[in-house]
Amino acid sequence: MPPDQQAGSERLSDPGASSKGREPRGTASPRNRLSDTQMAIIDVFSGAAVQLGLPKSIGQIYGLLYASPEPLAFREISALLEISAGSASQGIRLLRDLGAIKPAEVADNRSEHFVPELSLRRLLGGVLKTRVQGPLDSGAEEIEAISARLGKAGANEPDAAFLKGRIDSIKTWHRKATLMLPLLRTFLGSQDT
Amino acid sequence: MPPDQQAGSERLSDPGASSKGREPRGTASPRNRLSDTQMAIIDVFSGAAVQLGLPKSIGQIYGLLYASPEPLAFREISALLEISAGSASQGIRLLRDLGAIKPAEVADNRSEHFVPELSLRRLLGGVLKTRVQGPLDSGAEEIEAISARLGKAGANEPDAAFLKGRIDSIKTWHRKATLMLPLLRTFLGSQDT
DNA sequence: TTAACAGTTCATTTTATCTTGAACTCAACT
DNA sequence: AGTTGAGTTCAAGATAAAATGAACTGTTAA
Repeated sequence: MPPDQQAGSERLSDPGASSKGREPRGTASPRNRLSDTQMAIIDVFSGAAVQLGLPKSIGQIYGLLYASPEPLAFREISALLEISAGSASQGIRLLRDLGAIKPAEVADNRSEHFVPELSLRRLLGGVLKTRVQGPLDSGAEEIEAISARLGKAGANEPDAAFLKGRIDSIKTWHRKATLMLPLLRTFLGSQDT
Repeated sequence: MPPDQQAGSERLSDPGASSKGREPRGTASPRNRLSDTQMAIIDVFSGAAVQLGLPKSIGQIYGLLYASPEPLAFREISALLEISAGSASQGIRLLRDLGAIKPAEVADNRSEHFVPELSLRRLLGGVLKTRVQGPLDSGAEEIEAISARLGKAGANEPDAAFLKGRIDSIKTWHRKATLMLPLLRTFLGSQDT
């Protein structure tokens, strides 16, 4: 085992250090260094993303925008978080697709700037749709297929009756879960914020 | 292609094959081969587990028990799924901790047998607690810490006011999410099945 | 006491997933 | 046309997560 290897906990920070770095070239970005509070917030979102099964960088990007007083551009995101352009590009796209961030109007028309979606409903809505609704539906199809197959080829299935019962039970679950999602959205949407 | 993708397609099956193996030594196991329907059901749960961010083997084990007319023992689980004893052991423990499976009484008192938890509420309850409630609470602590730090050291934080607002917003989210969980459980619990 | 079994633990290996880096496209300037 | 900057794509490298395998801890029964 290589003695040199900083596993896991690689939080974003780097509070001290850096007497070397690339100094501001006066690129007119909002700021070129994150404050402690900002970094802490980013870490929170980063952790949340991982919990949701999303890549860490997704959380970082959202967190950065969330902790930023003004819209940020692709370039700034990549620079502030110190992630590659590739990651930034993919992350931003995913977040847009999820509806978690959106483009904002700014003076600089050369590059697109982004702001975070602040409504909890819309924020979670996207995640719920892709990570819950989708799988739920595709799962339902599989179940339906099994059910059908079990229905006709009843011959060579030893415990056909038992299995039919179980399949039905799954269908009930699915029904419940499906009903639950809209309910959830409603609840999340109450007094938006 | 969008966020979602087809988990490692390595489905469980293996319909033909295996002409080698250790033949039954008359160990009195319920059966030593899975039917197509059973394998299909196992695959469904396996996929669901992955979606929930749990190891695939977890889903397989639960699925197997779900598709089995009688309680199964450690040994049988490992054999039927063709997973190592280590995986089986860890998987079973995790499922027990989640409250998704439970020991059952059987004649054979040498080994413990298991049956699945069939109540959707109890089933999802465990998952929600560890995968949602837990992270939610620990996240709340982090936020609280940030909030406190921001409160006093207000001096060197450029956008203190703005960040305070954002932090408050997160707190609101957290409150909502916390309220939502019991609601969810209630809903899932209606007319148990 | 020993043999045989039931189950656990954990270092390794394997597999799946993220991130990077470098090549590329597309516009807008010059 | 030529250059510069914005952003995308994707193979390859780096990481993280899960499965394996083998050694280990009981426990029961001969």
